[in-house]
Amino acid sequence: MTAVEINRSIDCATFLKVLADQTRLAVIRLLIRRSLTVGELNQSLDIEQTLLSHHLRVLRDAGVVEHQREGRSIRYSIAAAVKSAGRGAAVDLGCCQILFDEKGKS
Amino acid sequence: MTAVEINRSIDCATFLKVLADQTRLAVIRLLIRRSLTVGELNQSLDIEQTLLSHHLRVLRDAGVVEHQREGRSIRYSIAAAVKSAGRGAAVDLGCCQILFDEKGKS
DNA sequence: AAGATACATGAATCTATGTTCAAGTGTCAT
DNA sequence: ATGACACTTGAACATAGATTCATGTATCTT
Repeated sequence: MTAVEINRSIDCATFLKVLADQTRLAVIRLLIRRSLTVGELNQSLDIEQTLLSHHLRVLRDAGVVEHQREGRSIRYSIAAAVKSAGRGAAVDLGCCQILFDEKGKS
Repeated sequence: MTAVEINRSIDCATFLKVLADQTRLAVIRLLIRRSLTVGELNQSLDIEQTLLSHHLRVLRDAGVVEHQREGRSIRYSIAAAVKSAGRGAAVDLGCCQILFDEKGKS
């Protein structure tokens, strides 16, 4: 019911562009810890809801996150295909893996 | 004689933006294997030399690559600070590490 | 079924980034 | 010192991306 696979039609540079944004990086860092609804994300991020929504769309289109409706809310999580096998905070984009530092700064 | 340290003043998203470009990614992948002059890079990449130069500047400013003059040529290499401790093709940006797939595709 | 809640979408704007073109700088050979 | 070679720089332009605003859709409550 939600795109579950990495979008293989986009190249690595395009993939990195998806991550190369403060808001989207923050979203990913939050979701790596646990799945969250848009409202919860919104609280943590202090940006306009509509802007967050646009960013979530970018992440969705790339296949980096999954979403599922939960009552009125929509819950987002890191896409299974992207969850890194390795320990720690990481995502596997297919073209490359990105390991984030513990206790994400900036 | 050349910037040797990662530019710590830029955040992780900005750092990723530096990598999120086809040309710059290609440069990095080439340089991970061995240092190359601009001319050598240019041959491998099939883009206008002046454009390559602009991209190299972006990589330099971020501290991702180093350069040194060698006669008429200028030789570029992955910055020491960025060379990943881990085995394989990888760069360590400080905020995160990026492991590239073997035999880099796209 | 009407209103409130929780999000998504589309168009418009603004800003950042990639690309090109026209110089400019440093090095080597003569 | 002059010209060729190997690059860099700056300005102009074009495009892509982020942000805002106004509107639309799905779910729940009553």
